[in-house]
Amino acid sequence: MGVDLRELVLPYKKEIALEELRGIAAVDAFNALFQFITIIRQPDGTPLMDKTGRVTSHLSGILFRTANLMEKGIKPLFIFDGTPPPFKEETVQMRRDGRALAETLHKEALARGDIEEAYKQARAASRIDSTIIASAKRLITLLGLPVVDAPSEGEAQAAYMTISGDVGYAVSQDYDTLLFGSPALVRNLTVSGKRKMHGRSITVNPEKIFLDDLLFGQKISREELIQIGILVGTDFNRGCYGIGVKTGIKIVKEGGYEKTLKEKMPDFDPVPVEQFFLHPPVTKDYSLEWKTPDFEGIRAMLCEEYDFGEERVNRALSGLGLKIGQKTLDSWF
DNA sequence: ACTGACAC
DNA sequence: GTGTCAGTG
Repeated sequence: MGVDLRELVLPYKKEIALEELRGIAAVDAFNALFQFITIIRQPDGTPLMDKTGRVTSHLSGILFRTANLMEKGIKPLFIFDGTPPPFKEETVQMRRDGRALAETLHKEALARGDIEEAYKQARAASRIDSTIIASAKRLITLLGLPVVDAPSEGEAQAAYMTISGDVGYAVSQDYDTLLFGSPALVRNLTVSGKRKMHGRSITVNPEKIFLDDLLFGQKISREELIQIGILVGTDFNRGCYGIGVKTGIKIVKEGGYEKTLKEKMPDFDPVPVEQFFLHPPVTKDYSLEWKTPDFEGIRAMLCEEYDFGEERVNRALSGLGLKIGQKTLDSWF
């Protein structure tokens, strides 16, 4: 998913405590929902569900994680994707095919009792459908947080809002916001501190990346960063076979970008993708207003409709000074 | 994602 | 305090 700039960014990422991330965080909603849906699962891969079989993992993630962030003085807003550009179609189709295959493999693994494989395939089959988006937006709104509908890519909108200064930083696991020009990106904000990897548990801390650190450090322009991304491959174009960031930056610095593309991918016109990263569709039509959470609304939605335990919901919100029977709070920041 | 219980 | 496990919906 997204452009793999990990190695290029490695020397410039800074581990940072939640407490130091005070301010407005523009969260790529699709990315966050995808994380919740893939992580919050039972050992055999079954996501959390209500009595009628509707997936609730994302609601659990939004509730507990954002409550946590808000207590630390972080004001999140969620940006949802709009219409993808036509040249993303290949990526969209590949993901569809990947999920379909994983679904088959998940059923087969379950049938022969291979729990570990079932878990892996269930995760790979995760899908963010319209019911998940709708229920997520509803809960976010009840929590009093802004929902922003991007005209196209959410990551582009997050970058735009960070550039404009309306938000402090973009939040995503992917590096695409950097290609879209976001001055600051925070990763690992919507995952917990601890993660199980191959049986071992590792600590995952939030990390902040400043675009200028990367550009000055690697002595490249943003245009060149985009060129590296295009050589390596993005959601909007297949990369050149055998080229990763190390080779990519070498080619770009030596001025071999266009020549390499002509040689390796003669049928690909990079200009629309370059222009998309430089001038993506974004909107100024958003209002950033944090309201008092509607506790009764949250309780009614989660406990009555989605079978959440009242105590858990209450506990998650108690840090925000909200309790059952207490409907309003004058100011909570 | 989080929680509670228990081990060390 | 930190680690692990089972459970949540």
